[in-house]
Amino acid sequence: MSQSLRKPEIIKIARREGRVTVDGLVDHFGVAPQTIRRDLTELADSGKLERVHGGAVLPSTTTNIGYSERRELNQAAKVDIARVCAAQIPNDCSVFLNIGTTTEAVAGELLHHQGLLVVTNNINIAMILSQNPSIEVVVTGGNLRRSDGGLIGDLATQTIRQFQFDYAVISCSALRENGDLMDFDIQEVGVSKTIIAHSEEVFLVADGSKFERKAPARIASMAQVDLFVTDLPLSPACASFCETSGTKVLYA
Amino acid sequence: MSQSLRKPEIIKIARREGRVTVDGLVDHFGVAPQTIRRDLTELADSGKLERVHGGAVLPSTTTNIGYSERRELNQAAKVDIARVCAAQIPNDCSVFLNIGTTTEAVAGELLHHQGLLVVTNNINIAMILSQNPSIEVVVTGGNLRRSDGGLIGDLATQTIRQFQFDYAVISCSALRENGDLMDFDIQEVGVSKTIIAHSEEVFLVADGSKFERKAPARIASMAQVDLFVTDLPLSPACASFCETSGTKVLYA
DNA sequence: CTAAAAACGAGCAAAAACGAACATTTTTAC
DNA sequence: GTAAAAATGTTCGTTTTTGCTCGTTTTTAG
Repeated sequence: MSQSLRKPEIIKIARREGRVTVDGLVDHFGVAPQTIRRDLTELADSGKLERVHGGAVLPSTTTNIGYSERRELNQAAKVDIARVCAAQIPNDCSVFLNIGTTTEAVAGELLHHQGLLVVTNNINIAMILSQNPSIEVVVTGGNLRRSDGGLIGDLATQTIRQFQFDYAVISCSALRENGDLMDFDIQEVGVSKTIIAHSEEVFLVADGSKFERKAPARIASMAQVDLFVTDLPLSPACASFCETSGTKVLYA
Repeated sequence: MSQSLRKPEIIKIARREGRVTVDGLVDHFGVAPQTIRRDLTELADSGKLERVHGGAVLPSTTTNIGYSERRELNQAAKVDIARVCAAQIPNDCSVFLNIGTTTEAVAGELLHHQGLLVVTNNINIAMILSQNPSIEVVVTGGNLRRSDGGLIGDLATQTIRQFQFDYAVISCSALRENGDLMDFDIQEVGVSKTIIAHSEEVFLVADGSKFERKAPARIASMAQVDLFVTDLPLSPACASFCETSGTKVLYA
């Protein structure tokens, strides 16, 4: 059997069994192990399978690999920030939580709150909060961004416009010295702007590393933020900007 | 973490049984306890499982016990139905998938399609489909129903009204002999009605057990369904109703 | 509470699997 | 038919995985 006939069958077997072994395929096709290895390597390169020692498996959980790695990044700091932020939010109020790993950490800390109405455009946050039956969870519509489970686009802003929140917890991709909140995705910027416009109190959560990063799209100015929770001390320039604009700063 | 052929299967067993033991896995795979321990330790490190003395359990965050049990119910039939249904949907079109375990199975089968725009009010479906980068996933807004990850209420219908779908795949809680589709939740009924009104072709997926159940709210009549995919033969009364109303019936 | 039993993790050597390079066979083009 | 190209098989040094020993920690029984 030639290669062109082997590969589809390998995939078929993998789909049925969930996995394939080099030995098993050697028996099945009657060819040398090296040949099977070549097949598997090529199938893995083209994304059809995932290579493992001894064989290959279906690429199942690989979806948000980049994301889950990023989530690990600075996780301790994020949880500390989240705890401080959650402590500023009372029971029995309405809260918006937007996209971001730090915001997700806030969701985790909010699990012990009671009587919240939480609206979110982050599918992971919806999953997290569904554990607490005393929290009503509303999900905005939107296009699903696979990289991080965010819902963005016009549908998201449409939904948000129908609410007025007591609190909004937002994050951003980068922070500039002059107090501008920046983001990578222009579609997300529209969502964030709408959130700010429809919230009484705006909380920004961002760890210190955000000051070292650059992003192209401007969401808002720190002046529109009521509370900024972070982990590392602000630069003098940024601290004085917050002072002037009346933005309260808390350190985790 | 280094991959292994065993790990996906360990997770599968853990999902099914709720827990795994070192001894049980040693028997299952025919390897040394030390090897299983290594696997479990690594799975625990990456958050897939939670290590306990003597084995491992599912992490507390991924419980949803009642739901996942119900999902197992009649699973084989659901997958068969899903496969037949998915085969009727071409590539490069727009599809709506609504709440339901059978509908979720359809989502799994649609993973191999290309160029779809899928809109759903089921958060689990959004998660499933995010694995295929060639499918654009749009989530409707709505109140999150924790029991099954469904998004319901006015926000959901609002979103749906903005689309016109090539195909809609819907399910229901119960089916009556006279061809009425019934549901438990009145809020979901509104969503389902809107879906039907905004779709060119309506596919109903429901296993035979739905005929034995009762539900209070009427969604629609079988006459509004273009294709009904099920597993068991219909009663003569129902079959003749489908005949008269022009509803095509396929058996898995 | 104490002691025995079971389970655990670290380190190490053996075994299995791996990939690269090259020889050989099969297919394809002319 | 031949020659080039592609696929396959073989060899061998390297990497990864696995099983074993042993001292430590956790659970269980009394």
